[in-house]
Amino acid sequence: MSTPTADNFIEEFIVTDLENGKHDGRIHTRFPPEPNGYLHIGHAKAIVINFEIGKKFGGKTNLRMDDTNPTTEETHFVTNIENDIRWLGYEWEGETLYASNYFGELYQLALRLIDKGLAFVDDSTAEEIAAQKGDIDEPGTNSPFRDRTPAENRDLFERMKAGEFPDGSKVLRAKIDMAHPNLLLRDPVLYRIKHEAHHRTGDEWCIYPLYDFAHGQSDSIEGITHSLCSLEFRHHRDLYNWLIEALGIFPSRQIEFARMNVDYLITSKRRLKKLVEEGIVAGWDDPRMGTLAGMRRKGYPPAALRDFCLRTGVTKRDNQQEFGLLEHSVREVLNETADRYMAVLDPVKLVITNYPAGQSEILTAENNPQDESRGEREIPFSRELWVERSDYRKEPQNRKYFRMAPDKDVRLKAAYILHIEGHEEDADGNVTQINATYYPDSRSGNDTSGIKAKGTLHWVDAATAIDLEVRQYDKLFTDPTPMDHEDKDFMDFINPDSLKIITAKGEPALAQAKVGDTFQFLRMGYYTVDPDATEDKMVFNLTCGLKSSWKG
RNA sequence: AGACCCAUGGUGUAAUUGGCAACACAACAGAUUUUGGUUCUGUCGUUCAAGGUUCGAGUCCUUGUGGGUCUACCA
Repeated sequence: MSTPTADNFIEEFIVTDLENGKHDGRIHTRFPPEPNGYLHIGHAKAIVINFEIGKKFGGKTNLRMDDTNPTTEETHFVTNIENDIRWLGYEWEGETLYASNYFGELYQLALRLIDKGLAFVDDSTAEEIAAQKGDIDEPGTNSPFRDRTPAENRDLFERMKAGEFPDGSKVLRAKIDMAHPNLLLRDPVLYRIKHEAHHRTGDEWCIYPLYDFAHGQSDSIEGITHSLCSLEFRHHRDLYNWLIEALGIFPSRQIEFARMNVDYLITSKRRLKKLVEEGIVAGWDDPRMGTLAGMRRKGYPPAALRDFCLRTGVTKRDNQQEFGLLEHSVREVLNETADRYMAVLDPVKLVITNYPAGQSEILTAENNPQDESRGEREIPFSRELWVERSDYRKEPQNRKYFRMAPDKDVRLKAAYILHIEGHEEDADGNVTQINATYYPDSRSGNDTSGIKAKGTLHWVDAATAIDLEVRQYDKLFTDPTPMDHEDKDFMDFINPDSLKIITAKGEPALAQAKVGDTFQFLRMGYYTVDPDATEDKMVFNLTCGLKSSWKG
């Protein structure tokens, strides 16, 4: 089998490694979230990169919870993360792994470092350590505890583990170089004391490794060949490699790529949390949120998200993806998969004056013009219908206008051609009813009328229509990059009209829809059944509108 | 300001590693269409700057400029 061709700079590294026979041609990646929050679109990118590379090069991909901070981590986040990844369409190698699985091994590695004289126990306070760090253009100063002997350090560290010291009283630090240009290498803290229960190890430990003494070591323990992370970890790589060298452990290779930013979506956990806590959104799974749970609830198909992440590429450049590309991916999938139904979002009554009262008939309509195998469905039709208010104009219009107006001919989808006569209105000039006549010989499928109607409109039979609660979601912010304003807070850009709840009229077959089903409401957009739907009340969320080339 | 990273159309990503700057999205125009959807066709427009190396530079070198990251007992 020949090596696949590289599609980006990370894959180029991998291809080179493969060609050189590194790690016997083994490729192993991992997705390492901290279980302290919900996954969002940025995580989706990292998931796609890691899993797709694993797949493409015949490798494996682990799921590892980076759970080294007991203060912030909870088990229910783990379950959530697992669900989101599976929903996105990926299955990891074996069991879910945890950095906390390795606390014992990590402790032994720390001892090894101490014995080699490369780590020391420091009694300095956090403030003192910060002061010792120096500055970007000023070298740091050595800790007064830096020269303790390995024996003394080992004793102290063992007693830290035994719980002899209170939180904050001591830390374990690597002994590197307090004048190093990379601040991370100025004797970084490796272990801290936290008398706190961990979501998995309980009270077994009172010392916990920091990221830099857990992540890379976990990579090594798992035999991860390529440890892919975002650009902000670039400076950590020097420490990552220093520790591999010092410890003599499996040399995983860290490669950094640029995070993906998407217009109108924020990925900052703190800010997402604020939106939830201040009631700006209904929860972490609100369809307006950039969380995977939110996008799922909004009706975005996982295939669309994967496609989006793939087509935005992998580079080291700061990037800002247009929201339109995300929606393009969503529409591309839904156009093929979503059945078409009719629903009238802003209904106004239309009466066919020459259609006999009390008469009705059953018409058939294709479910999906892109896919004949989706079959047809039946739609009731009678004298009184609901049509879209915005499809009617009170004054006669020119030929560039295809919809309803006095004296216009329009086609009702899957039904007849109508001749619009006029309307009735209330004292305020609001249209209360549209009157029309129909051409009995213009029925869809056997139209012998010879009449050409340019416009085809959606409609619902009034007698059999069901009410639908429709949640019309719009962008949460009025600015594509609400965080990028130095003089303003992102909260200043909250869109006050990001959700409008309306009652629409839908064709009766819609009553059978199940949570998560996504449809195209003909001419209006894609809509998905919300979990709030009940037997008595259907609830639909707007997934994404349709493109429109009409400038009306 | 020290160190590190980055710079190609409106957006994002390519360019056989020094050889005609391409693709997607967006926008615009037209054709098709029982969704003003889909599909099809066309148009639009780019190598941050200045030097240098070279027959030839988006690619290599130098110097600028612009943007990003780093000074948590978070990850």
